Amino acid sequence: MEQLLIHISNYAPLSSDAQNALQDAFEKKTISKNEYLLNEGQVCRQLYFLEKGALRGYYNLDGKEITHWFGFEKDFVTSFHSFITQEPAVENIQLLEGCILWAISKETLTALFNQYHEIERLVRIVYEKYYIRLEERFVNAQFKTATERYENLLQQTPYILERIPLGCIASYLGISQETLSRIRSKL
Amino acid sequence: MEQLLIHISNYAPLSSDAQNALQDAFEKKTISKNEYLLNEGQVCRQLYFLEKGALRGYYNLDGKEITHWFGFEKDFVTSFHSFITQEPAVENIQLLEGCILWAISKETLTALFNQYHEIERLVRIVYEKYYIRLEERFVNAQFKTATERYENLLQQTPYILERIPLGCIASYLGISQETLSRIRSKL
DNA sequence: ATTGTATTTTGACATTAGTCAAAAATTAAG
DNA sequence: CTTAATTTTTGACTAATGTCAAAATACAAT
Repeated sequence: MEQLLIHISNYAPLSSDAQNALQDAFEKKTISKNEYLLNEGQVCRQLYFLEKGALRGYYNLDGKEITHWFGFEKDFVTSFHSFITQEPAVENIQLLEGCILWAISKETLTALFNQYHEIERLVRIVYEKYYIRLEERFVNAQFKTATERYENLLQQTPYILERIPLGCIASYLGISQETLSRIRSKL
Repeated sequence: MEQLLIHISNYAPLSSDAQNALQDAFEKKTISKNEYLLNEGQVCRQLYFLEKGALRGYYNLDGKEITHWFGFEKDFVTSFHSFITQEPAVENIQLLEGCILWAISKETLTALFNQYHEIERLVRIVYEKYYIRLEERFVNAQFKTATERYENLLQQTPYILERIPLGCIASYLGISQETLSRIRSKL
């Protein structure tokens, strides 16, 4: 929990009142590898802070699993589309390692927004940051070659290569596993 | 301005106090075709609501202009990365048609956040919506073929084809103009 | 109408990345 | 250790898309 509060303070300062409210609102969950936080078709009712571990979001397309994002230490994770709209998710969230997570429900979060302007501000700022991140991934996906995307990964998030099976990384980069393997052998 | 207030009310209801504050904060701008709202290297200090017209965001890569987004009626537009971080923009924002815009500066917006929780809430909700939109574009970019992306465009935003030159649309879809031309001739 | 300009399409070819199948390497389990 | 299961790499071939140059078309201005 300390991890979470420290991390949050990088986004925006919070009064100790608001900190206490958050502390009461988040619930600790320890979940083991390969378990699911969410299955497609379910409504995602929780937002998670990932204290320790790794997980992925993926969806099924023609029998293949398309991994489109990973979560690691200090990430807020959820199926954003489903969490925001409260419609059924098209994606699955699966743990790739055993994880320590802190969960908060949408209702609880909404209640906190009403009570604490500063918590809603915090989330507004988190969205800003996450928007920028996604924008960067989008530009990479659309306008860079497979090799450039891999080199980016190497530079910016090399730990992904050490913790995640290649198959997942390939689809994360939007290429086939074979192509990824060939790119690696050439660098 | 009425347009803006009506549009905003689709996101979240606002007190008339907050509405008046917004009304005072936004400044009307009428700008003609081919003019720029922002040039790369500048810090983007304004957020705009686009009441009428069309524009694009693009950046330069190896001498080519890469259009990565369009703005149309009722869009909030800015260089999000630059506006949020107040670092120099890597992109340009250019009008593709004469536009009627409403502008608000980052400072004014921040001041409104402090005064009106409900305005910060509104913006939080706008970010949620824009995040989901971008996520969808990202998945399209990374995991769909050129033809699928074009068909998507046809279905979801056919007006783009009528208002924007093909060259811009091609890079928006992440393909060459020739490929786009060939896709069109086959459908 | 006529010319000049910009946009769009077409053709020929090169490059990138995908697919399927098999081999090699790595990891896990007994 | 040894075997089995899983993951990664390699090879041969195919499909998709890009590039460059030229032709066709549309658009604007006189």
